[in-house]
Amino acid sequence: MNLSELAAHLDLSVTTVSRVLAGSPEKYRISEATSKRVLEAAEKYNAAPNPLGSNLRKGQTGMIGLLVPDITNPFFAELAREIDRELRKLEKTILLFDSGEDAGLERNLLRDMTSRRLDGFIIASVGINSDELTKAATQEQNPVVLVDRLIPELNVNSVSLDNRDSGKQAVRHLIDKGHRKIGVLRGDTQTLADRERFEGIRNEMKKAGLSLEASHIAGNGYSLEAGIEGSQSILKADVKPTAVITLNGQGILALLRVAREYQLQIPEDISVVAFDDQPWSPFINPPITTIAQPVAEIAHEAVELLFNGKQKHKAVLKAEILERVSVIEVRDS
Amino acid sequence: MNLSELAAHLDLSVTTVSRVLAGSPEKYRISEATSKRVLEAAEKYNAAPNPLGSNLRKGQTGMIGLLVPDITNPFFAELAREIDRELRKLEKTILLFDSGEDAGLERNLLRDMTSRRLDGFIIASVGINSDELTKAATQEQNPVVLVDRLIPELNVNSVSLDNRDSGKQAVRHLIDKGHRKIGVLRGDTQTLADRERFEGIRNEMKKAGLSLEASHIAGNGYSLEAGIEGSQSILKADVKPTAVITLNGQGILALLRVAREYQLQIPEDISVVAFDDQPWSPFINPPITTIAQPVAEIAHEAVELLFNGKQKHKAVLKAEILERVSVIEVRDS
DNA sequence: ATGAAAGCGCTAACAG
DNA sequence: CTGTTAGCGCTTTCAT
Repeated sequence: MNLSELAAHLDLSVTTVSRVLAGSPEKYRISEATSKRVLEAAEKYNAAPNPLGSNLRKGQTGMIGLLVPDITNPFFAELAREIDRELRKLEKTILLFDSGEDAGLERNLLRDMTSRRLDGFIIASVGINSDELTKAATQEQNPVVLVDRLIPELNVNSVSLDNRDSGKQAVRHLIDKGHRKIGVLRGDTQTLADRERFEGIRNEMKKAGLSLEASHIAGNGYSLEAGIEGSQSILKADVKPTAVITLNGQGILALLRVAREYQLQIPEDISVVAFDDQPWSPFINPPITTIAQPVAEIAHEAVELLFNGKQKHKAVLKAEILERVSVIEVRDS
Repeated sequence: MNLSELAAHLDLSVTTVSRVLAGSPEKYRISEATSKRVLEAAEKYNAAPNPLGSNLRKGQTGMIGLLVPDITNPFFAELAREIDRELRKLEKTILLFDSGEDAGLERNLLRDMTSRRLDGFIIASVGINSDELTKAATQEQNPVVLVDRLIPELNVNSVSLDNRDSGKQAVRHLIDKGHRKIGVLRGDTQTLADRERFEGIRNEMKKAGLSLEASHIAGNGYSLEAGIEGSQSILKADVKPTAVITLNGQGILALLRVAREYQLQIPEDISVVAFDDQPWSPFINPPITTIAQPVAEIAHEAVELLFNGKQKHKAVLKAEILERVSVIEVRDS
């Protein structure tokens, strides 16, 4: 039952009913008596304001659009959950868009998403710029926050990881354990995150007087196939690295499979540090040392920025290394 | 820019503009000329119908509510992605609600979800009935499909796994490999899915003249802690089973950890069949034999049922066993 | 303390 | 082939 029907039943105006149900009866000095009458009748007839009406009237929807490259990627699933929790506090809900790491689909979704009148957008793009993305990000209409996969040219509010530092943490750990020949399995090299992580690694190695062999660098793309190919090329290099850093979630899976195929034991034959902690990282054999993103914090910052945001604020958070047993100490290599 | 502004610019009626932009100009015999004029101007001024208006007018939103117990669970993440794909074809979008396996939160979300005027609901509840769930499921207002976690008392459209059969498949495989002492790590025993899987297992064992030792059955709840406790009690039974079936996603993680703790090798010391195939199942060491749900099919059926649904149809799909190397052949046990 | 009226932006029925 | 009119259900302004 809608408000006007309820109002008719009670012989009141829609206005009054609306005011009571909006939860601000005293603001309009509605009498205790009517207020109570309305509330009880609403309960009895299961009546509530139809949000379609108020959405139109208020020009708000109580929804924000969340675009992710792959909800199946635990990082984004967790991000979605945390954002959802933050939004609940504001009585808002997530409208979900999953591009499946497909830049073409992403453009369509972006168009669809921006055409609905949502209260804001949180965008983790595939990481490659497009007209649609630029448009979505720079229109003043709705607040936008870019997350995780940033675009250098797009100067808008964003939350991301200090990727350089996290790359540094990964190598630092390996160097401390005596590794000198370190391989890197990259993800999509077009992506800022990947490039920054890689740079962080390279710089730190250089500082330590080490060099990154060309044959120890591989991988291009987020797909599993790309990861497998990359892992193979690294693990069959003439001079094998003693440790490998994988720069994205699929990477570690691929490396695990190829290591098995080549009968290489982790960590005895090859040490591993993997980017993005996953729910299973601590449980498998051996438990994997990972670089974990502060997902809850990212979600919190994103929502915060979206609604209370200063202009052009770029939050940059630190990753944390979770030491488990996939890295072994090594002497003279 | 909205339609009436655009109409004013073009000196046309909103109606005409609306008809052109709705994509059915010939249906109303709009002239080529005006049609073109409208389209071009719309492009130029970046004008499009405001969905808030049409939502109200049409009483439709182009959104369906998806409630899941945990978007972080790969099964539900994949389900969400597949549902999203199906919905795209219908130009609809997912409004996401994540209860975090929390029955209390679920009730709130259910209330929130049903109060918005969505085009339908796909509900994977925590698996325990509540007033809110019953109400949401039985109101004629919007189409509803229950998925995965069914409620026996709720006689509504649903899509689920043939859980009994899938339990049977799991034991059958183990029995065929010579196992006679089989353990079961259960999830939430209040849940229909868990009970059915368990029954399927027990029946098949009985048929084979085997019995299920009380000390080989454990676990209660979807949490990791519950899984660990359960795994411990099974793996330190006086007479250890030679194989264990885990009935839910967390279960295998817990079992893996405890096996490692107890220095039990998989599959040499203990064979494992795990419910719910996960992205990492084939990649870890050893690759795990799993019972996989046909997620894409579930999503397809759910959306199909939601919009073209016959009344009271309960789709039941078969699981598939994915043989990998976590089960070893065993002689006289 | 309450109500009347206007209007958010759209689409569908009816009219020509 | 196009336009006029009405109304979806709500909230807000103004009035009393």
